[in-house]
Amino acid sequence: MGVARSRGTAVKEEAADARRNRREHLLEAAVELFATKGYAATTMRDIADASGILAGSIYHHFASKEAMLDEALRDFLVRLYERFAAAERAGDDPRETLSRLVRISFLSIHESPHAVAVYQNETGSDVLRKEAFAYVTDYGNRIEQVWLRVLTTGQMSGMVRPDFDVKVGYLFIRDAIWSAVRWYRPGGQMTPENLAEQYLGLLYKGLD
Amino acid sequence: MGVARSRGTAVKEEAADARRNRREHLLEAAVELFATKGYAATTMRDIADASGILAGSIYHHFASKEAMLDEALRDFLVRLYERFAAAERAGDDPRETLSRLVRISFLSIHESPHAVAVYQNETGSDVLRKEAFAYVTDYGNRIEQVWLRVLTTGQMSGMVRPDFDVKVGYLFIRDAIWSAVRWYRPGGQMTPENLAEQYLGLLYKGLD
Amino acid sequence: MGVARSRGTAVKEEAADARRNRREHLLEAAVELFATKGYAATTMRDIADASGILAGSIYHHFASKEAMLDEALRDFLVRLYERFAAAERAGDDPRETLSRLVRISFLSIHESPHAVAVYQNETGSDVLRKEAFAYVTDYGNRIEQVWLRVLTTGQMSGMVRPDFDVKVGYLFIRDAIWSAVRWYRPGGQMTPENLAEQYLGLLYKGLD
Amino acid sequence: MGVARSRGTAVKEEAADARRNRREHLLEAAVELFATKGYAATTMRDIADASGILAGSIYHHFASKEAMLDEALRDFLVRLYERFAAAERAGDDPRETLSRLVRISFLSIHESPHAVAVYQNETGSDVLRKEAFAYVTDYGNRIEQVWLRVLTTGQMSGMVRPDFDVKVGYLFIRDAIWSAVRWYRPGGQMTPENLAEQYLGLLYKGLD
DNA sequence: GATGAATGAGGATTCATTCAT
DNA sequence: CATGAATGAATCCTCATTCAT
Repeated sequence: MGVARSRGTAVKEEAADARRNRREHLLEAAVELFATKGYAATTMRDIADASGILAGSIYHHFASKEAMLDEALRDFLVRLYERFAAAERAGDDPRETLSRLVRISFLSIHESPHAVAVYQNETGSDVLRKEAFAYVTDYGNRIEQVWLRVLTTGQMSGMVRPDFDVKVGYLFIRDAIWSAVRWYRPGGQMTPENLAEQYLGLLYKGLD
Repeated sequence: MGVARSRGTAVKEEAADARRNRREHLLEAAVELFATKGYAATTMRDIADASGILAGSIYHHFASKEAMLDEALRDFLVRLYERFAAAERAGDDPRETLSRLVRISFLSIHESPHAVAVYQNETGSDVLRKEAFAYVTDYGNRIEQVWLRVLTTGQMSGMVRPDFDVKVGYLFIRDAIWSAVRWYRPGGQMTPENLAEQYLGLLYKGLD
Repeated sequence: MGVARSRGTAVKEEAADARRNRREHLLEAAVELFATKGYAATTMRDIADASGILAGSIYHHFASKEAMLDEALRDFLVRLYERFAAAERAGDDPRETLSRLVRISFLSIHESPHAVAVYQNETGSDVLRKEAFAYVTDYGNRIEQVWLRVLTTGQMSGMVRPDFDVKVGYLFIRDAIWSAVRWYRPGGQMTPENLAEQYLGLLYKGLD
Repeated sequence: MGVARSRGTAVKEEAADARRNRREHLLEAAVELFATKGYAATTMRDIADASGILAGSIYHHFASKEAMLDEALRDFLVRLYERFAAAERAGDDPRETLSRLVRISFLSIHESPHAVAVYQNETGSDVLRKEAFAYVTDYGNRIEQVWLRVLTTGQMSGMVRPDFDVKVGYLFIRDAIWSAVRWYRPGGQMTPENLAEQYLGLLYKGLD
């Protein structure tokens, strides 16, 4: 600061930036394609074409197609879990916590629609059954535990009616929320906050 | 019973059965694999292995991999739409009709889990975008119209609260129901009727 | 003769006729397809479809696809060679003999256009290079010898100008004649006799 | 000569050459095989074997087997038609023009025997009936028109006898010339000029 | 004699990946 | 770092042929 950086350093940083950008661009292109066409149906050439380089050159930035999937999923899941854990730690009453989980979920869809779609669509596919992707199921389970704890606590404290089946109810809730990635379009009229309010309305008040 | 069939007749019927069975078995194996691994990721060899014949032999029964997908989806969609149309024609009050749609849906998941999963997972995939599969979108739209009509009528007749957003609400409902195919296991403790009641409870009463 | 044949015999003969007919029909269908689509591109199913039976059933009449080709080519070549040999034996003056060869050729095209086309098109193909088809080249050579003898004799007797290159000239003549199979349509306005006259005119008088 | 090129330049040019050569070599190998065995009977493996690479690698240079056929035929037909059109434009007397057409034809056989053979043999085959190859028939027709115009003009100007049937005569001439590709061997004793003279002799003077 | 199911050997094409330049 | 050529395994599909019924 205040001191002029040598030209060499600037050049090097620009280069580093370019490299980082290329990498990021590649990963974004890949995830978007994975989300749109499916992981297996996306070819390295698809990714390369979308990024203006040749397929072989991708291997200078990523070890394999799998590595791209891994990086995208891991980033997304880690971030999501951290937000869920923070919401739970905040320790408000269960109803408030539940609302937060819903809002976090729709916000994640808004921020990372492609990663969410890939996670949704590839669950159960051949790739994710590989040992290297065990962490995906792992994070999925941890996130599920948060939901179940909140719902159970809510039921014990009387905020949720006793005849509500927590385990099955959770699945209905989870699926309704995450499936929104299939039709929600960031930048459209709906904000993620709107969506969350709509869904919470359905959840608390029902249809009538 | 009591009347002995001639041996020749019995043999012929067995042969006809075997033929029918082989075809059906092949189709069932295919759809299950399509549902589990995805259509594109399923190879003719996978299907053949699951049926104890060689991959090339499948082509005696089906013209192509696509033809197998077509037959499975068409059967499923036609049956589903007919049930929906019948429910709507029955003309009960909207709330009762809505309940029927929910019950029909869970029953369909129970009866044809694999077809439902394929329909869910492949929507938007390359295969279904082909002209030959235009009817899939078509039936999808017709089914969507039934839901929207019932919800709208319900809202006009005061059975659904006025601040319920029909279009978005429909999507939440649809996704929650059909996504159950991912975790519902026919033959487990849950019956499709149970499931429908659980979901209708959530829908009408909300959480509390 | 004069004695009524028993019913059983008549039935047997009808059956024998049916069998012969089926065989002949199959062979005709096969040769037409070989001529039109090429031997390799013609499938047993093509032949079966054209004959109203199933592909597997052909093997009750012919040992293999190759056997069908063999029978068709052999019949044709034997007949053609016999006619050529007879024309040469007739021993007229070379010019008359040459005219006969030309007429025989166009007549053969008229009678067996498909066999001619197959012979033309498959010469040099993989099938005909097999040992089993050595006789094809053989007959081809014998037929060539007839042409060359007639032309040489004609040149020695002064009926053909001395600067005519017999070997090359023969090839031009042969090709012009047999290639007519590609555009000549039996049953059209042109008779094989017309064609022969047209070509002989070109051959003896030239263009002017 | 005398000016040393830098090593780098030389290396680059060699590389460019290698690339061009590989593609050209592949196409040449392909066309030769198409001519010899027939398009359908030629496998990508045949082509690859003849070029010392694996079958899959061909797809780096050509989009498909069909694309190879297309490139070879198009190049040949365009060049041939241009030469014919130029000969006609030259506007000499019909006899001279006719002689030129004959010489151009034998020269084309000499230069591109394989392309000529493919054009001859595949006319009427399944591949060439595809929409993508409509231009082949197109060029064929244009070339035919040139021949017919020249012959008709020649007949009107009295250089061709009045009883010569132009339409049929053209077919005899065309077939005699182009069929030569089956037996003419470039590099043998016969030059294309010889061949043209021989054929023109037969055409103008006849046999005697 | 015909049927229809099955075989097994290809054939064109695709694609993740490697590597010399 | 990027290129582009090459690999080799895998995929869908075709087809001559066999054989039990």
